[in-house]
Amino acid sequence: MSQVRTRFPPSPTGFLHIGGARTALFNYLFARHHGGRFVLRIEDTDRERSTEESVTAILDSLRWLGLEWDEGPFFQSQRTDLYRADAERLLSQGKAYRCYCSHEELESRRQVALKSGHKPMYDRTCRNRNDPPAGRPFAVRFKAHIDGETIVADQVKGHVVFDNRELDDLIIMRSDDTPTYNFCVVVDDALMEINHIIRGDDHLANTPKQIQMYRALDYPVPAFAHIPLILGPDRTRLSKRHGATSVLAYHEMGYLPDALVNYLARLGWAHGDQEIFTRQELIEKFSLENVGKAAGIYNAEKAEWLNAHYIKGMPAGELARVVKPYIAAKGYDLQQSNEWLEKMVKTLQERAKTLVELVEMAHFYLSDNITIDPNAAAKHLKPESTHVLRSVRERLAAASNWDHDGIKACFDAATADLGLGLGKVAQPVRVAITGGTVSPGIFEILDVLGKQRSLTRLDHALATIAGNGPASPATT
RNA sequence: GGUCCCAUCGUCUAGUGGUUAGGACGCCGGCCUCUCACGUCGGUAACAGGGGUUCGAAUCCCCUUGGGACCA
Repeated sequence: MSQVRTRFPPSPTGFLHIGGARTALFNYLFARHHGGRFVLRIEDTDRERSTEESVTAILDSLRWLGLEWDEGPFFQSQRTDLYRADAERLLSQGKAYRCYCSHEELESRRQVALKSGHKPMYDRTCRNRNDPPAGRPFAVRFKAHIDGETIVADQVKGHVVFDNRELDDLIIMRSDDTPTYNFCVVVDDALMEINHIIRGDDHLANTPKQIQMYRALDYPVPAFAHIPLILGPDRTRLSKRHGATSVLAYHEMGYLPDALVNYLARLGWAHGDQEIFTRQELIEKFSLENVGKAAGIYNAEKAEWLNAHYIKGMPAGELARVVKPYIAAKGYDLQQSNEWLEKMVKTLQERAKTLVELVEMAHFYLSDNITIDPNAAAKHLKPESTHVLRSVRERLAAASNWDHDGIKACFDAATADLGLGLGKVAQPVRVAITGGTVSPGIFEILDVLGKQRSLTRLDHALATIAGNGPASPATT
């Protein structure tokens, strides 16, 4: 059997969205699984709507997701000669014909057909005409079969039968000599020797026409697999209306590519009960047989859960590295050492669902400009808290070992002394240190923050309680 | 409107004639606990409806309903 070749053909009229990414992923996985090639082709024939920025955004998205292509990107706009040549070939073999009907004529006939309750198909006026009007512009139409049926042997949907009477003689070259979409795909896929076409099922209805063109052009017909679309929560095709749908938006929101890939793979495909897949497992286990037939709805909570899962499982050093740009994006100074960042990230990684959230939670580490939440202060920084904070402060100031255990020892001594549970002592300290009631473990945060900054914040809180206000950030 | 596709918990899904219909997210509750998370244990919740076929249908067939896509 010849080598498997798949392709992903986005049109650069916008960013790569979730649905496109999943189509790309399935093509990529299928090719890799079979040791084949994955081809990237940019369908930029629509010069009006295609932009350079979109091309860049799409390539960036694909790279970010780790969906490396083996060939391309090829650009349709550079291949018009190929389409013309094949159109010419069909014409010369009598498999296509020149159509001289004008837009106006077509439109009025369509209206008539519609009114009389007929289908608005082309009436084939020019199909057999032997009096070609000289000097009139013409389009080239494909001569489709008039009767019989065309069967799409789809690897996901099964055998889908189309009555050829439903199929139109569609235009393959417009009167301005530009090729049409359905013709370009066929010529490109054939010439690029794509033998497995995996695409959204919005293309299923065009497939019989394409199959007829393959045959007319004497090209081998590839295998087709039409995967169901991804829908928004309102069950319509996913679009901008449904919030973040661009791949790059997920990047910005702090998603990990592995998480998104894992989520997308499981949307419409399953391997028993397994939910978590490494990339290698995906490649090993992916098969079209296990792709579902029903459209799926994008579930943001689950994607987020997976993201959290991958954040938790990531080596702290690597996490520190990938989170850096997000820290910078928030405007924090990034002068701390990688070791310190790693230590910091370690305390946050099982709490954050996204990298952006992680940075938000890291505020009290990254900045000394913390504001004490009034509610937290009212509850935990009361005059009665003073002796608690003092007791802890004294011991911390005297601590010789500033690490988790050394800090814990200080708290142990303080709680014993005060006759209080750790909870009663930790909360005031937490509020003093972080400004809020929620944070990683108290010993860890003090450890990461360091002795100097910790004591300063305790003094600051003490001063606030005493009524001296938070005006002067004391320097210890 | 025509053609085509689809239908298991709210969502993603397992299931391919015989299961107490399983897992995951979410949600609810217990445990863990210095807060919050994490983790862990348990709970909530589905075969769209109606006909067949069969000893037996979530599973096969038909119809209805609902959703989606394409063409205009």
